Amino acid sequence: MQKRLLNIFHTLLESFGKRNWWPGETEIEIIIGAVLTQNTSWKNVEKAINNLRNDNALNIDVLYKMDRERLAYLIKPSGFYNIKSIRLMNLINVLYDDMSGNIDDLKEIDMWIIRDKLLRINGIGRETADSIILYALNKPIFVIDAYTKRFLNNHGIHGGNKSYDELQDLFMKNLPHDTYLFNEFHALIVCLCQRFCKKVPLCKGCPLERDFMV
DNA sequence: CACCAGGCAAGTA
DNA sequence: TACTTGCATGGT
Repeated sequence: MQKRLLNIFHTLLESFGKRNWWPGETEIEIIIGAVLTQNTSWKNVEKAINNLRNDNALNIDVLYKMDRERLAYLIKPSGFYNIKSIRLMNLINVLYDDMSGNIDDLKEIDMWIIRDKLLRINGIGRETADSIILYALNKPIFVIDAYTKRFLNNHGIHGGNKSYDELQDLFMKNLPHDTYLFNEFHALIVCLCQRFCKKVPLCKGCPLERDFMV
């Protein structure tokens, strides 16, 4: 399994090149994007983030003081804006009150401790927490999402009824814990699914064609 | 028109 | 534990 996963990774990297994830310049921008992209296409999330940027609101101190209604208005293009404004506020409040809004302090803490802390926040589930840890804090945790499940299922790597944590274990027990590897691998899986793994297991031109014969 | 998009929480059985 | 529903805009 270790070899197979690494083979897949290298094949995808050669086919698609580096993905340069996460799209976002600052840590807080990545964190906000992780919440806004819940069940939402990234294109709509970009519009919402641009609204925040134009309002000079990609900043924990500014967001902390902002009215929830104002935040909801700004993130409207990303959909679910009422519930997402609450979720963002819950997250910002924890970041601000618990650690003075200093992301660098957060990076000093063990990632599993951070994960538990994030998961206790109403509105932050496993995928969102792990995306924040990997892409904003640059710590080696593997993100599982709908694409990853489809990819694993299409390639017969898992049975189909596994939990999030079990699928995460599959990657983390069979790959070196390397932030760059986990970052790039997940981004490449998303890229693969968006281009080839729609519904049928194998589409024309899929770079993993040979993987099926193993 | 229908359906999907880088989820999550709350409710039900 | 496993399944359903609400949340809601924008693209195809």
